[in-house]
Amino acid sequence: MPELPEVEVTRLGLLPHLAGRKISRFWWSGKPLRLPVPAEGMTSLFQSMIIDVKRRAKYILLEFQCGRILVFHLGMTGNLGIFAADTPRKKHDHLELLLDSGLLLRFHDPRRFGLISILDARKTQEVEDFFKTSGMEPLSSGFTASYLQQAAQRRSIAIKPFLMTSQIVVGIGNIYANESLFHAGIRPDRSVKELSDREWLRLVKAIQKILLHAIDCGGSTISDFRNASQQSGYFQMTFQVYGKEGESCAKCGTTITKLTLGGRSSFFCPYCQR
DNA sequence: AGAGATACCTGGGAGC
DNA sequence: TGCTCCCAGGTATCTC
Repeated sequence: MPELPEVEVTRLGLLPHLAGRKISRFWWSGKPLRLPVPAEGMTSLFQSMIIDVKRRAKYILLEFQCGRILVFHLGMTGNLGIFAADTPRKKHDHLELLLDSGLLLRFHDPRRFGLISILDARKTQEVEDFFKTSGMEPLSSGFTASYLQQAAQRRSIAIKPFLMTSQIVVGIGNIYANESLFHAGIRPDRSVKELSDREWLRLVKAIQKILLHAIDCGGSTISDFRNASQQSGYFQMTFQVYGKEGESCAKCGTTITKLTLGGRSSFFCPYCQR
């Protein structure tokens, strides 16, 4: 389930294989993803060099010298990986790009919640529109307690679905929202109205610490996440609450409780989180 | 305008 | 064994 750390781990794995490369051929499964796959636009990328691989929110951006940007979103089950040219295709492979290094970049996504799009950096409005619903990067300097407090003004939403609102802050999905709230000692169902200055500060620090640690761990592999080299992450070994309903809290021994917020499973320790 | 529900999609596990 | 049901969740879009 790729959240910011998994997307960043994928980006870091792709960068050395893609920077300076060109695409010479592509293949598409013919199946639509969340948006139509721009199959015709793909040939327009041939002959242009990939100059950088960036990330914005949970999107991976392949920037080409010609100004075009090939955008990938992994959805829930998406994977972008580098493979030898003779690696057989698997079920649910949807896009394959042959690089001039002889390697393949493959997009694999069983649930097809992912997205592939082509933007043109020279059309700034187009790029702006694409990201207009993407809020603050949680690892940027603008992500502060006061930013969150400002965004929470006149809202009555619970803190956990608030953290998962991508117009406010990007990259935090269900796993990292649960884990961050545990580390900050805040119950997921607390209203944003009641959080103190100190709690907002703790939360920002917890989110940043957890995201960075998860990137160091190569992300979390719950069922299917693999990095660009198809290796699992291991941050899931350090989960304190996510998926641990009925188990004892590692800190205090209290039974971890589950409740549903905004239609999503939420896990917390009733003693450590107030 | 904010908040909650719904739709999209498939695989895996539970229950019968 | 094999069927049905439910759940997982990122994001856009809806309804209240």
